[in-house]
Amino acid sequence: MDRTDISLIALRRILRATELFGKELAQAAGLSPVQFRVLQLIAEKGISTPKAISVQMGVTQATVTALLDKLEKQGVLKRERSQVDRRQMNIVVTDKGFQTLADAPDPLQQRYVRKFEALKDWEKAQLIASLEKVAAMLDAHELDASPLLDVGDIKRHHQ
Amino acid sequence: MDRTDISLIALRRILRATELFGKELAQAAGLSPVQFRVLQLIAEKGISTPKAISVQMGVTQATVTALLDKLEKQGVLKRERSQVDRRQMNIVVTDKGFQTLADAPDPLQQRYVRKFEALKDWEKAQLIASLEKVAAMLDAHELDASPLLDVGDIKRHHQ
DNA sequence: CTTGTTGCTTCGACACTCTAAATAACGCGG
DNA sequence: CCGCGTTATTTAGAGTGTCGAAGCAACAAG
Repeated sequence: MDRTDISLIALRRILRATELFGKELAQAAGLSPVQFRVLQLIAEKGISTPKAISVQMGVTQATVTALLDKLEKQGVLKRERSQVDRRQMNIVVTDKGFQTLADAPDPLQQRYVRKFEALKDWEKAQLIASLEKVAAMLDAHELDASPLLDVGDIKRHHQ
Repeated sequence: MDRTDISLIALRRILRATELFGKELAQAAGLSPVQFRVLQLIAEKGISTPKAISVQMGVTQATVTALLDKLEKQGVLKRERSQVDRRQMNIVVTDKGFQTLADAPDPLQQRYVRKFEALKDWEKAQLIASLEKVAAMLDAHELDASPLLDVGDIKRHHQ
């Protein structure tokens, strides 16, 4: 087996782990995996719009509308008509929404963060260089991704 | 922004790119993303069972049954009762199934493979080391993942 | 104002997912 | 061999996610 295959296997392990843990995490928060990701997205940005969410997630606006309906019904976010462009809706996370995120521990990310921070400086540097190289190899569009804040950060930022 | 965040952003870019491309790829094959992944999984293993698939994908067996029903109806795989344990069904990909996979180019993986193979030897080694380190940091279960075969490999293996 | 565009929602149709229950086969102790 | 607990799969019914097409409101350019 050549090294290309080996690297692909490692990549797949990463994808698989994140996907499986994502399901558990959402269950813990009492949301579906997709709903949870929407909530996370908005919390990270602080504020967002249906259009922006649909682009980031690669789904249609109709889908986003349906998801927002459910999340709003659960009281974790609310819609506010934009004042600068009244076609737009500003989506903001409610206190309950932030609480939901804060109460949902992310064992995967915590594991990762803990282990990452335990690395030596040169190991961290090398890992970052490699990850960014892979990201550049995969991601043709050079999209801007916000950091994955941990729930502590989200809460602090909100307060 | 500290280096932990930076590494998480890179990781997210990787996840995002693979997810979005996965949708395109499935569309090109005339299947839903989930159906395509099931077909890929079975093709890689050569043969599988509903139980094994459900574990690998992290869904219930009932879900797998529904997916297999649709894929079988489309003629890309077929079920055969196992002779050694007649409770089990062996799932095998048909010629049409292999053709479907072969006809669906994976631009993301091709991109990655091309770029990976263009790297210098020491860069490849470093990338593999980093990816495996990250995989180990995320993946608590040390699962065995098969290589992502490219469609050429699948065809060759099948013939 | 008229026209074209953009942001969002509504509607109807599928696809994915789960839980609970049913069926069938295995394997073990007696 | 019999019965019983376990395992593999399927069925049935309900909720969620997804899309395309159509509709509405607001912007923007002339």
